[in-house]
Amino acid sequence: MEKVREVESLDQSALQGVARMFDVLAEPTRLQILQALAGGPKYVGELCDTLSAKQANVSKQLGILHQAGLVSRERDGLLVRYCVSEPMIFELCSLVCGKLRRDAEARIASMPQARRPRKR
Amino acid sequence: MEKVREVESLDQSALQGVARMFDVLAEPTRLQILQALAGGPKYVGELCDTLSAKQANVSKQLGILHQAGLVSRERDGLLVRYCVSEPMIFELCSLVCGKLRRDAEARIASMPQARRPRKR
DNA sequence: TTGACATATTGCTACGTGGCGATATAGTCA
DNA sequence: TGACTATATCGCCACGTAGCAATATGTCAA
Repeated sequence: MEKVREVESLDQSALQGVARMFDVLAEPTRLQILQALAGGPKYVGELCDTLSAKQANVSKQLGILHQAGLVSRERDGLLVRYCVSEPMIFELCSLVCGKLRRDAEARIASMPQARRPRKR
Repeated sequence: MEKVREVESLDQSALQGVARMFDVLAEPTRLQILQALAGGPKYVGELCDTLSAKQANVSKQLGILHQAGLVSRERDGLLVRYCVSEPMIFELCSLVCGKLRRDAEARIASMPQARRPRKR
């Protein structure tokens, strides 16, 4: 009930803010970056290596994550270290993963009578 | 720890699935629809009225939400009734709203010394 | 059947943005 | 100062999609 009320009461601009936040999380590259940062802070160059992505693009996506307040940056000489500043994102991903897992299991369970993979 | 591990272990295609789910939630119109459905099932026409949106667009967005497994549809004669089939989305929105609220409060708290709105 | 209605789909345009190469900026060292 | 390095930004192209008007589909009544 509580949450439902909250959702009901969101005005137009709040909705846009929420949509924007989801939009930031709706890019595989940005999710990859967050995933890489889940283990701890990393420099831009390390991220480029880990993701095998171009520096320009990694930097751009980091900028978007930073502007959204999801990561924080810290200069260290020539290098710039980024880290996740909003652990909430892991809860978000966890909820979504749970749903996708349930969907996948349901899809398997409704398969004809082909041999099904063992659970776990 | 638990969640971090989960995030770390997502492979490429799982990441795309997660990104797709966030993408579905990254549209103000679709969030409006979910918001309207939070109070209970509604017919397409009711949603058009509530959102003051064109029928074609509401129908399209409902199709996207349905394909993502977030809403379920049920025919009732000429009408089609939709309802939220994945309550998890309210948790997602709640988490995001919490973050946005904290950000907004932090922004206010760091304002020069202009008069600040009372808390609550 | 036919007509009337609610919803879904199609074809289209306009806009936002991910990724790229090239370049600018900032920091370090000599 | 100038050379060198790591990161950020710019201009661009290609692609996806929200919203629209028009049309198709499905359902009921007569």
